[in-house]
Amino acid sequence: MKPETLNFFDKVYGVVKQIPYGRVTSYGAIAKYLGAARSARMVGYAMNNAHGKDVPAHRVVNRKGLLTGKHHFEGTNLMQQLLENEGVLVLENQIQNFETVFWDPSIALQKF
DNA sequence: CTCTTGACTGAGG
DNA sequence: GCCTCAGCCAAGA
Repeated sequence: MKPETLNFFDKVYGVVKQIPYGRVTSYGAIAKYLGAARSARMVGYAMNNAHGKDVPAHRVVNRKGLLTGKHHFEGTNLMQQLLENEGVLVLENQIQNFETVFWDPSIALQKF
């Protein structure tokens, strides 16, 4: 597997797919892990194209733990439903105990 | 080619 | 902590 051959989007998907159950991460954390810390927006942009794929986009939020992308899911609270189903408490689009459920790919995948 | 948009982030007040 | 501004960069018109 040569990451260089993968598109930026594909790289994002690869990381997001590895987010453990009941955990979440931020766009910036993913971007930084991919060596594109300045391209956090591209991560979100990639998520926009992640529909129809095995990508748990609901586990990716912004640095504040806010569900900024919930409007891209079906309905108005699907993203929150999915997270709460995994044991992640969400209130007013804001993930509670964010620091506790936060999952940093640059740490968990440091050997990847 | 240029311009706009955006599921973002960090710095400054 | 909040709000605002600027930088970021890929994709589409």
